Amino acid sequence: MNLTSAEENYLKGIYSLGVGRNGDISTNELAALLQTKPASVTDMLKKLAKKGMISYVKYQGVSVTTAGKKKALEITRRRKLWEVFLVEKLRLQWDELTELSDELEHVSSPLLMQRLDEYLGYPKFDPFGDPIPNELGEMSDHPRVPLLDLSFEQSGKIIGVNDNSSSFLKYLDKAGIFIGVKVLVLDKVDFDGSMELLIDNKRRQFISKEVASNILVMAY
Amino acid sequence: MNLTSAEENYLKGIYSLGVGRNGDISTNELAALLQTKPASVTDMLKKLAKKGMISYVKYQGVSVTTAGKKKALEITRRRKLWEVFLVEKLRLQWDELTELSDELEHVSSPLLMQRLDEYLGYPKFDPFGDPIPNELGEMSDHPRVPLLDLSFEQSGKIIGVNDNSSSFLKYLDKAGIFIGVKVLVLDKVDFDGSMELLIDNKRRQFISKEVASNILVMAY
DNA sequence: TATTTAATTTAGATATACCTAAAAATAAAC
DNA sequence: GTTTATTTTTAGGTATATCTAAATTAAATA
Ligand SMILES: [Mn+2]
Ligand SMILES: [Mn+2]
Ligand SMILES: [Mn+2]
Ligand SMILES: [Mn+2]
Repeated sequence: MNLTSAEENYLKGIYSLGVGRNGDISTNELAALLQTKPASVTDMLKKLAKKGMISYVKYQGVSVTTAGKKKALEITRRRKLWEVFLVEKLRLQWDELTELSDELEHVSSPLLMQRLDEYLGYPKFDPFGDPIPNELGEMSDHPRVPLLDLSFEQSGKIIGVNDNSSSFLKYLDKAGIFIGVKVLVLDKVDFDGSMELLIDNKRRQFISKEVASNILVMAY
Repeated sequence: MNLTSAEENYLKGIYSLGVGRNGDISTNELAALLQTKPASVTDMLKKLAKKGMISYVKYQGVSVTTAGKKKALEITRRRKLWEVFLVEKLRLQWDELTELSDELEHVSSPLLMQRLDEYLGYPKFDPFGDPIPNELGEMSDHPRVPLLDLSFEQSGKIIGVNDNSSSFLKYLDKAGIFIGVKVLVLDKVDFDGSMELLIDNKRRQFISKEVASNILVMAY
């Protein structure tokens, strides 16, 4: 079953709101996520249900079907492969990705994606540290802890973020905090939870508790 | 002025039909090129005229304005840069490009295009040997002759094609005739205009007059 | 439980991008 | 220069994807 770009965006939203949750997704939740009106959501839910992508009972909320989950992972895979390309090859910054990958994720060509995957060296994680589904929708995962959880003199490698907001990503770019960078905890302030870091074995950087809780690291 | 993908496709069509021609483009011509109906073309011409992209007087045909030409070259630049990427980096074949570049040409981001251009090494020609407009719409050009015009024992480098049809491009792929390949004329048959070539200094290949007239080379 | 509030759906518009069929204008043929 | 044929436009319709306002259903509260 083939989907339009709009349908793909809704499906992706329904899937992502649903991961790690028991109940169904509400119309208002989706409207908020997709920056649209509840009435538009209702219209689209009917279409996606008719196409077998979601289970939808009116007034009762919505969840993806097996077919819908497969499709959502396919779209996610396309998006993330493009994101790796944009960062690794074209050197775009974190906060410049969203707008572009929102478009590129809909360019649907198995051959293109297979070649891009190969060209990128079969990456397992996107530039935000999230796993990239393979052709079958399977994902690797590795232990990620908030930077805040690192203790004094412990070090780790930055592998992702919890917050994809433009303001946060801009801050990180400016602070020189990127994927793959090594950090060592020079100081932890009990009073406010802030930290001082040694970045890349050379530069010192203070960060607040809030920032530290939104950066994910792989501890050494 | 921002254009939708559909508007961009029409504008590109109007521009490309117009290059190297005195008169205007007709509604039916455009409909044939874009595989759509004349009534749809008329609708779109009104929209593009209102946006200042074309000069359109009803029943009198259509041509691009200065703004329209600029825009058409911008779209063409995006398309061709993607085509270079698909061939040079992802190793796609000629006949696999059209469908993808038809979509990718509409992803409009100056930053993305600037970075892609840089990443590709500022290419001046697309995989078909046609010049790529720069940010200002200017194009290089180099002398291209049909392979048919090469004489006995003359050699040249393949730099493009005159025919972008899927059947022709598939034939070339199969025959191992690619951009950048060196050819030497081993024989020219007077009777039917066919040729025998030495490809890449190693392989012999017969081609018909029709094929030879649709391959463009830079003669040494 | 009855009433009020909030969430959701329906009804009915608008805009884009197509289409078919009919009308109008232009071009070609006689 | 009429008549005929072709081209082009208009009229009106469909499908997608939005919206606002009103109606309906479900949830919360008194
Ligand atoms: Mn999207
Ligand atoms: Mn296109
Ligand atoms: Mn409706
Ligand atoms: Mn109309």
